[in-house]
Amino acid sequence: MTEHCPHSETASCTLPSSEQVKVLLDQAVSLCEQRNLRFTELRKQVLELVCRADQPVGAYQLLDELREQGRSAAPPTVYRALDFLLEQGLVHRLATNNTYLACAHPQKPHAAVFLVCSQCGQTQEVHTRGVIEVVKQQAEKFDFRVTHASVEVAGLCHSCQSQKEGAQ
Amino acid sequence: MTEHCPHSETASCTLPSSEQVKVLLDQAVSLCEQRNLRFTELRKQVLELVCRADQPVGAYQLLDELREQGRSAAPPTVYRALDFLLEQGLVHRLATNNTYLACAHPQKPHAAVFLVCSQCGQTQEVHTRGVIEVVKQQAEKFDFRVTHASVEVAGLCHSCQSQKEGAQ
DNA sequence: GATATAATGTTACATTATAACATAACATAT
DNA sequence: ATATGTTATGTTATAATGTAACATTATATC
Ligand SMILES: [Zn+2]
Ligand SMILES: [Zn+2]
Ligand SMILES: [Zn+2]
Ligand SMILES: [Zn+2]
Repeated sequence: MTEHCPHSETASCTLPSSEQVKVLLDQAVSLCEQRNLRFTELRKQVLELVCRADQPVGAYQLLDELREQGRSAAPPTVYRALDFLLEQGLVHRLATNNTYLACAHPQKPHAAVFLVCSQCGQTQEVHTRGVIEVVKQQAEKFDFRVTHASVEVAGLCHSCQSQKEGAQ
Repeated sequence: MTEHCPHSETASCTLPSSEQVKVLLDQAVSLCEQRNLRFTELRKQVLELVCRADQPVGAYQLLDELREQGRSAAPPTVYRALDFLLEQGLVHRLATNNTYLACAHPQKPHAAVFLVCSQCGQTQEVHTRGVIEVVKQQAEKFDFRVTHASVEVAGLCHSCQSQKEGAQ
């Protein structure tokens, strides 16, 4: 899950804290109301599952969990819900490992950078205007009009670095 | 295919030019020699196919083309060759569309940014130290040790922008 | 040549995602 | 309240991407 964070340049956006699930769901409700869209039970269930996961989850894991909740579900069930949530900016998709995670601040559209620990899987969404601005600058040099930038950084999170050092 | 380019900050690295295939293959040969690795016929065939493509290609398209060349090939055939080429930095993989393209300057390991036109598929590899350095800076703020950054930018290339404007 | 190592062949399967069409729920207007 | 169009979901089948496991072949080294 993700914690609502102050929208500062250096804040991490994905400190897990299951307290905050309800906040995100409420945000989703009002956001869909504003946009005159249906936040259906299915969509709510899927968003809640994504929020409760402490790491990005795969579509088929979500499918299993929906079924465990007694819901009749097939792949299109979950992919359609995810498509909706992606379009509304409520979740992000990580292309490098085909997983989905809740957006930490869905109120405003934003460019995001993801720090994915290759050891433990923990993933942080960070909003750093800097990276995206540099990307846009560079793209402009090539007459390239950016619509979306996927920035996914693999490496070691702090705690996994310590473990490795300890093992040496 | 990709043209060998001056290693300047603003140079595009993937101006198609099938003249340059041989250059890249020769580079691959000497590079594998230096590293005491076998640049086998299969690996050469796959690299050549990737080089000759004017856009990033999928693994199964490469598989088809290998078969058209009379080679007995199954999925592992092409994935193993691609794995080798990826490890040696001779090709890159685009996570956002599961495709592979020849590296424009395999001599030196480097961080790359890819500009992927969502209209026509044309993809440029650009080496822009700036982006990667900003990514690293940001990651450091979160005690995150970067090992690899995947930066894939979707948008419109120059020629597709003109077409859209013309259509208005 | 014998032996170990690396590469490829081959079969089967896992994982991720979508197409196509039927049904159900919802909104709006008579 | 019913009819009607629209949106969402159910359901089946299949496409697209990627890997595991083991047999065989080629290559290097002794
Ligand atoms: Zn976000
Ligand atoms: Zn970690
Ligand atoms: Zn490259
Ligand atoms: Zn284009």
